[in-house]
Amino acid sequence: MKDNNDMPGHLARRFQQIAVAVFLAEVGDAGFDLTPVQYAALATIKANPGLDQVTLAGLIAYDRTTITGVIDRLVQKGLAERRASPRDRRARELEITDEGRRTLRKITPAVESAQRIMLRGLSAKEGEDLMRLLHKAIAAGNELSRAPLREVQA
Amino acid sequence: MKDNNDMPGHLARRFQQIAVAVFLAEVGDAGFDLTPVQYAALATIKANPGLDQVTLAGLIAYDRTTITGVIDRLVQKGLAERRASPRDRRARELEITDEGRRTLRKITPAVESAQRIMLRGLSAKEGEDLMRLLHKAIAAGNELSRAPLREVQA
DNA sequence: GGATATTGCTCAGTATGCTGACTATCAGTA
DNA sequence: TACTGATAGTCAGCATACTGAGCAATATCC
Repeated sequence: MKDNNDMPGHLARRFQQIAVAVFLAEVGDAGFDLTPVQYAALATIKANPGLDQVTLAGLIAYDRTTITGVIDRLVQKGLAERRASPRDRRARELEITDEGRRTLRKITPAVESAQRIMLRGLSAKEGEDLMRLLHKAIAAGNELSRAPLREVQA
Repeated sequence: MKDNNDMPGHLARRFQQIAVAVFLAEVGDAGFDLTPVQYAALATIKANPGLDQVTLAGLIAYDRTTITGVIDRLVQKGLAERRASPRDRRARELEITDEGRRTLRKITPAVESAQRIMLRGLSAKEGEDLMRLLHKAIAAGNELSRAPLREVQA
């Protein structure tokens, strides 16, 4: 029987597990309390001011039921705001706060450090290869999860 | 600012997300209700009869607090048994049941199919490269998560 | 215009994963 | 043997992720 450790699914889980641990450790050492998921959401809100929750979910491939709680926590920490959209009363527009902007700016070195650490076993070229292969596999499997990546349409 | 989609941590999350979705879809289509985590635990119990929970957790890099619930569910489904160890009254010995063995056997094609599907965007060589690079990165980061991989000592 | 379908969001429930704390037990040592 | 430390397991609490259901609002079609 094939070993678990030779299955891509198991390796995916392990790598993600390490990536999250490294992120939390680096960001925690820098004095911040932000998860990888919250960071990605906050950075995407900053880059796309006023976007609604479904669009945000699509941009970072989160499930729409997951994003609700993530935003709850960003709002509770004072990093983002959620307000009713004037154009569509079902939707909520998201904005980053000044506090959120400050946090993003100060947290960036720790985030970048975390990305380096999770690839520390690989040479620069190997790191690039890994990223490229992951990209390719993810692109081919994008529609297979409930929360696929969705580009913003023009 | 660097895009989320260029960060290894984000790619790790995406790949894992797709891997789980593919696994559940394939296994579900085959008529079984087993998660990737439960599958790995069950296969490892089968390969190491009588092992205790901490050893099991080490072999598949699960946290010891996570394994409790996973085993609960395997036991509840009748696929595994948990009994007190005669040698160490703190420990629980784990055994696969006949039903568990049958399930593992019948589920194998779906599991293997899932592994193929999650790499479907890659050539055979690219798939091997991805596995090798993940292995290498994981080995270097093994100690960075709370639940590192632990080999069984002789 | 009105029925129908779709969309944005939320909620309840389940399954990982983690932190931190706790109990029971075992191992080593003074 | 009593003390100390380590270990096996569980539990409470929190944060992703998902399924499926539901509500309110918008879009579409006849």
